[in-house]
Amino acid sequence: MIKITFPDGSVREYAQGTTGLQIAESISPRLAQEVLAAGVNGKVQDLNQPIDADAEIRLFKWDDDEGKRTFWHTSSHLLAEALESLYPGIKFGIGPSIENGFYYDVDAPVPITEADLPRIEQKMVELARNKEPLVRREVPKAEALKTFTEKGDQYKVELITDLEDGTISFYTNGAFTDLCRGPHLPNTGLIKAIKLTSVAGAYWRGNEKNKMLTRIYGITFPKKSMLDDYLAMMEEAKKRDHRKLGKELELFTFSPRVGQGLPLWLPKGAALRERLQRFLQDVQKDYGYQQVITPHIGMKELYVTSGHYAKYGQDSFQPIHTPDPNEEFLLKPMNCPHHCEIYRSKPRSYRDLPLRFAEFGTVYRYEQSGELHGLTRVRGFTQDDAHLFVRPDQLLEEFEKVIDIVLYIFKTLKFDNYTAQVSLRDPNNREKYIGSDENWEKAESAIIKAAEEKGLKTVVEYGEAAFYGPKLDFMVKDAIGRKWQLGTIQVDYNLPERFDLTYKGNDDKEHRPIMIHRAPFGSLERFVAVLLEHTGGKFPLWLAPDQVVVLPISEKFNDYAEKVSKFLNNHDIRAQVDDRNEKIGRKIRDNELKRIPFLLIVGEKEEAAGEVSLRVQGEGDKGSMKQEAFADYVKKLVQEELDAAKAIR
RNA sequence: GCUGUUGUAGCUCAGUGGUAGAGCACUUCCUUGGUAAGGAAGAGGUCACGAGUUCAAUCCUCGUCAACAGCUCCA
Repeated sequence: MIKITFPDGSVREYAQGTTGLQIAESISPRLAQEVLAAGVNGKVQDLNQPIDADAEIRLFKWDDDEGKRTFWHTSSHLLAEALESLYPGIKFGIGPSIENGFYYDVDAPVPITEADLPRIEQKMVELARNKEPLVRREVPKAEALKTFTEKGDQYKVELITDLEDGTISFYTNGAFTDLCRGPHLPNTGLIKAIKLTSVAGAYWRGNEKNKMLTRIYGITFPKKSMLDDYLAMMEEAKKRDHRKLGKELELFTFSPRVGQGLPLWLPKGAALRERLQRFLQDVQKDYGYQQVITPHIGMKELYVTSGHYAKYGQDSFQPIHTPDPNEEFLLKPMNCPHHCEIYRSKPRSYRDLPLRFAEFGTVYRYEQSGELHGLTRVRGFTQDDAHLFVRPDQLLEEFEKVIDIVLYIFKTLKFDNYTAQVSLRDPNNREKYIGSDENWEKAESAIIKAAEEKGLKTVVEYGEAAFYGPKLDFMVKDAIGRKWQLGTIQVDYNLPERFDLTYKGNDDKEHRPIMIHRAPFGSLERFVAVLLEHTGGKFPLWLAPDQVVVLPISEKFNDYAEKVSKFLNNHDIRAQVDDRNEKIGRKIRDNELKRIPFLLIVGEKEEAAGEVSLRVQGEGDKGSMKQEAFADYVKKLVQEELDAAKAIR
């Protein structure tokens, strides 16, 4: 007998060689139906793999990530089985589970397109109905190599070559056998709903020098209704795409004549952006920041000094030449070198620090054309940048105050679903970075300590640091689950050295300040994009481009509507009149679709009483009130929105 | 940047080897209407751009540009 310990601490005895599935059966038939994989001493394994010694066990269901991953991994094998039966001679790369579903990379004898997906899907459904068991077999390396060499599948042969002998296992479902570590579902019959979503090209092993394979994406569920919900959610997400909303709400546009990745802000978008800027500027003023302004270009030497030129010069924008052949400028790809020169503009004392220079600085970066994406990835964008020059004894406090600003912004705009990521160097590739190990270690520990003291839940990512220093990045997800970096805070010991920045200490000696780079929004472009997807275009009242539209019932009341609108504008409320020759139902519909927070309907009754009839976006008719009362109501709401996060400050 | 898909009116999209259509938006007229689309008429396109094949190209071929998806990348 062996002792099995459950997550709640209880212990039961089972015969040696009992499987996870048998344990589930011993608890309840329902659990046995729902369980997908077993966690044995922290390792996920097949349900029908025997357990030979005392162990801690967890049983994973669909709601557990481990359960989903197992489910989708097995689904990728089911896809492969279907592909092999439909396309004899097809070769397989890898087929993992991903965040939402799975894919398989294949080298097909004939091109596979989206049009082929229904047929493949159909085959998968057929095969799943057979409830084929997934059979695990451990094989010696030599045999594994032989199997796939004979099959002519060079990708698998390449994978096996890199594996250690003694660790290789095969899984078989139906007629299909794959090299695989597992774990897998006991049988394919658990897969009830299947949707192949797309095909795309992907390089073998992610290297663009390798052959492009066809990647087939899909997602599966244990219940048909779950697939329907998922597809409905994806539809919903598409409606929130910031590129679509930006067009509909007339916020921004692009023109090929201006150039790829260079957004043009339309009046409503520009107004929105300005309001965001003013909001942040006000916060920063409270925190002792000083606004500075620097030019859009700088001498090449500036970037040679900063180290950016050596690192990015070739891939960056081409130099700008002037009539003087000895002059060479670059469009500025970041603001830090300019701010370093501001620091250098006069001698600094320890009493002057910390210095906090802020600038909405527009920068230009030559992103590869395939990387451009709406407003989230562009070639010209404006950072809400600031550089803090601090003494070592001020570093932690200043860093934490920056975290406060970021959290204040997130709270005010209701971004509750962010991840704080500590971005460190890639330990295997240190040449990518500049500066001494000592400085890096100091910077890293400062970030980790500040994040801890602020109680942030963080994840650590190696290889994500900037080349001059580690970062604390704030990531949020967009409508379709893509992750974007918004705010970033970086500790930098290196640029102060390169620019030879100093301050006079109280010991009458020169000391080196430490730089903090920070951008709570990241960039205004990306921030607006994420805000759009986050809100679905329903901006908080204080940000909405138009807060109120007054709708006269007929042209007879246009004058009264105009009066109301003027009154509101005099009270700093952004109001307009919809005086089109349309019926009231039509005006309501159009302005609702434009996501106007408040509609005021005015006709005979309202004019006579000096009132307005209020309609709240998405909520309908709210009855009538005096215009003064409405103005007070709006002002109060705006103030509440802005005060919501004050506690953090 | 790579691979694939796409590009027709301001927007969303049909369509054809013989130089084009719908709905919405726009203009004008009728209507003056009470809480999510009132009616009629009209105007609007070098069918992304360039070259080739053809008697003839928006349609076929090639190239360029751009958008989209994925990969790779992101100071």
